[in-house]
Amino acid sequence: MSATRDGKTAIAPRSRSRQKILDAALHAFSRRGFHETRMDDIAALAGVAKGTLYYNFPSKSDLFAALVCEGMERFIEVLDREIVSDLPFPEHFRRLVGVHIDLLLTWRDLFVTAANPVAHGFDPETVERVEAARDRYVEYAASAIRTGQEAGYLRPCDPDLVASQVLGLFDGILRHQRRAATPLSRDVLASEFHALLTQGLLAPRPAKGTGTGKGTGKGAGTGTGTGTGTGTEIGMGTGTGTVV
Amino acid sequence: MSATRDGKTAIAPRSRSRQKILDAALHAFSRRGFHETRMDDIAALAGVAKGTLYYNFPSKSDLFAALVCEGMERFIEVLDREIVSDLPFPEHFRRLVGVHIDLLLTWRDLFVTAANPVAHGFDPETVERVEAARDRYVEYAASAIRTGQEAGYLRPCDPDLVASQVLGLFDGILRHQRRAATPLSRDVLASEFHALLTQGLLAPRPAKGTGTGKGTGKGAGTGTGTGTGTGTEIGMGTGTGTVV
Amino acid sequence: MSATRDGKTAIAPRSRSRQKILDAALHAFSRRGFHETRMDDIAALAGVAKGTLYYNFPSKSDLFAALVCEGMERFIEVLDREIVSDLPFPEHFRRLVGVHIDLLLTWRDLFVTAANPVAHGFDPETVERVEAARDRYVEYAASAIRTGQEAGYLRPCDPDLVASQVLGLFDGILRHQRRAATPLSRDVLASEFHALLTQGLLAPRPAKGTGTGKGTGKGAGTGTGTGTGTGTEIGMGTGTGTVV
Amino acid sequence: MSATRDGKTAIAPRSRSRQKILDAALHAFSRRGFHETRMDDIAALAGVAKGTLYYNFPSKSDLFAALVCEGMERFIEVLDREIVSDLPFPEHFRRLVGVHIDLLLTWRDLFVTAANPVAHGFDPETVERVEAARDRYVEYAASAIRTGQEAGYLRPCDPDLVASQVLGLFDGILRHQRRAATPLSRDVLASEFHALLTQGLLAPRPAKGTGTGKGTGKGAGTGTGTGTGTGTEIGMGTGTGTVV
DNA sequence: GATGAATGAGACTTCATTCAT
DNA sequence: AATGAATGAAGTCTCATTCAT
Repeated sequence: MSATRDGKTAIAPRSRSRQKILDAALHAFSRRGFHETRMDDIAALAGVAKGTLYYNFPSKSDLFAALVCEGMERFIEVLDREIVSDLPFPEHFRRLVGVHIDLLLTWRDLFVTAANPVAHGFDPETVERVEAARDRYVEYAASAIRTGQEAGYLRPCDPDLVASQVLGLFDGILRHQRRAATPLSRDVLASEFHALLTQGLLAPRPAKGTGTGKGTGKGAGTGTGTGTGTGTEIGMGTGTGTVV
Repeated sequence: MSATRDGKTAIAPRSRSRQKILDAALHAFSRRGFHETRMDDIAALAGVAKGTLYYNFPSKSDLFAALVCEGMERFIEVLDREIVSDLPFPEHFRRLVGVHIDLLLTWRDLFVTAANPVAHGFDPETVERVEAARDRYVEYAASAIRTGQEAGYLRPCDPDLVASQVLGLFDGILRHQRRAATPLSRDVLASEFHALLTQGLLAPRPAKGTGTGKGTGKGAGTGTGTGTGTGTEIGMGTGTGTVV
Repeated sequence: MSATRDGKTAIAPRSRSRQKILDAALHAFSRRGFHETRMDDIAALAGVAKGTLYYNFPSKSDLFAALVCEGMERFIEVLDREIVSDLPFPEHFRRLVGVHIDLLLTWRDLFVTAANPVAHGFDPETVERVEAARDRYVEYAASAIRTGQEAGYLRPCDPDLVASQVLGLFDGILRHQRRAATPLSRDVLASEFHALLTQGLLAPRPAKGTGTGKGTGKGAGTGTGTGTGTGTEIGMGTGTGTVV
Repeated sequence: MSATRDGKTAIAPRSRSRQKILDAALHAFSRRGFHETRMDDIAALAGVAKGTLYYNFPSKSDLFAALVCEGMERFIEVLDREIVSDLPFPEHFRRLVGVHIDLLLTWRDLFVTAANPVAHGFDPETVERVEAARDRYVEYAASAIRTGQEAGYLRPCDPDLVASQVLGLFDGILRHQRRAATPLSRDVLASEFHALLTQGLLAPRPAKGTGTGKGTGKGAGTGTGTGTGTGTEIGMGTGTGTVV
């Protein structure tokens, strides 16, 4: 950010090292985890001496936390940019899901890295910083859910819980890609994710119908009508139309 | 294995220690994570000498892996027992969700402990063993999903992906309980979880219709059936606007 | 040693275990050395429980020392038996060499095991016991050398040094057998050993003489006798040129 | 590697530590053996922190192996320098023996340390490295023996076996010095060693002589004439009267 | 006479961090 | 701004030894 004699804002050499280190750290942490990654590994990967790590970051934990926080920052920035649209809600929602999958696949290292910090054996301060970064997303998502609810697009639910669950879904998706014999394509992931969020898992009601009388029965009869009866019949306890 | 005077087979002394250690280890690992937990801590907690740990388990990693594997084993056993019912599907599914939430809360330590082994920085072998334990659940769940699909209760989807996602949802739920100012009750968790799996997130189409005066039932009927084609026809952009 | 009802001296069961342990220990120690051999290894090899080792020997060091001492005891007993002969000295000496090679090959494990105890990192007491066992052989050999000198068969030399050197030669021979691509046969070993002890390494002086026409005999005769003064007058630099 | 103002290449600081460690390790290992020597001891003796040991050597075994290998390297270098002479063979041989004794006494720690690695209980890899170092000497010596044979100075024998035996003789000599009530002087050791290698152990033929006429008889008569009869009568087969 | 689960002192080793250059 | 040799606290693991059975 320092001004040079030619008037341009030069990327400070410090920043060079700093960025090289962050990149190397992300790569290393996401592959081997925090504890299995050595400062030597990161230094070697970044092509700098070990001392340079400490010149740029006060400690390994700080490097990790900085990585996650800055990463999440940028993640949300991109999300903010991508999210703007004046499509009608259904298209908008579908697009939103697609953007998430794209970002998820792009930043998978970050998500892998930031997942489940409690269990990593960090010092409490670092745990808190990393959790706070995840919280940023959760809050961001919860807020979007609230907006969607207010606009009548989303059904009533606990926005914070659902946002946490969505984060969990991300982990689940990445896990599947990691473990599956044949990872799924971006498009399949997006459509599966979309389907889960819009319909849940149940099949539309079979033709022979458990339904009452006409209305609903008919809708289901055509093999569709996702929205309609679903919640009603199998709802958690009350089994009435007011699902949540 | 020695017979006691009352004719029962005595629990070998070894088993005593072994179980005490596993209990202590679960407690310790789930609270402080693998790396922050010292073998001394576990020994002290189990009330045995440090050497006894190594008499029963070859290494810290092995203890951890044994813990997760045996835990998952028992988790699935319980699941197997609880899952049997001759309720009609909707009730059965509801019960299943409830059983999962109960088990999840009961075994939360195990889930926290086993989540995301890569990120914990285990050695590759241990990562594999822990992942394999999680795979057991994924396979179990995927198989259940397939059965549900064949019976026509569940819509078409990629069972393995969905099973992984469900595992992610568990993590998300536990995370919420950990982070939220006010953790939710078991019943609320269960009903939220159930709702998500059965309805997704969208609000049922508002009564006032999406435009045509003809009413919900019909609207759904003509709604081109999200459920039906999910796995096949839907590219991210191909879906029709009316779906959501 | 306990008398049984049939009047025979039964080999006490204790001795059974004891001997099995000693055999196993010799095998193990000679192959892996003292420190790399675990009490578990010995117990497994002997087919007894670990506690049985301690029932028979107070400690690992004691087991080792007992092994070496009893082994050397028996070695010398055999030597004593084999050594008696009324052959003329040259044949006797040749036979002696052969017997040594045979015993060496038979008891190689013992020699490997007992070699160089200082460097093994024993407690001083054990070092002393093992060294004392080797000393037994050195003294035995030195005494034989003295007898040979008194009888005029062996040249003057420091019997103790030479006996130590002979022990070293044993080590050297075993080392060669261990390392060489093609170990030598017992007979070649014996004849090489014999040649070294009787002739040293030098080639017989070539027939064409050392120069003077007067003949070899005289040259040797005037040669101031290496043999004679060896132990006494010879500083390294004082020897006259003609000796070798 | 940095150039200093006087134009010499400065000794890298690393080398300083490294050499200090090697010196300390030689001292410690040779006195207490490998297993009884603690890394702490070496660090303290070298005046560096324990971590510095591991900064310079990957493990205790490696430090040991490096010590032996580099030591043997230097040993042979010195031998190479010292060995050059244009003396006639007899003097040359005598000098060679003397140089060996000197080096042996100078480097006794190294020899004690490297002796019989099997018996020390090293891991197989380290055993191999140490044995390989000893092999270096054996090969060196065997090659010298071959040259001596080709030049007609040394009698036929198996050069590799003899070289191994010579190494064994070194061990024997050092052992004697360690155990004897009164260690022998350097000169006595040298002359005894020389005598063994040139004459073997047998006394020159007694006066009543197998000898021919005057010459030899006379020589032997004066208590000298080493060479004469020795080989003939007891030689393994080939020996002629003129031993050397 | 024999067992083997349990012990615990102490070893080797790791690796984040420092600091003189 | 960068380096890399040096550090040392702290952890995992080993293994001879014990003792109740």
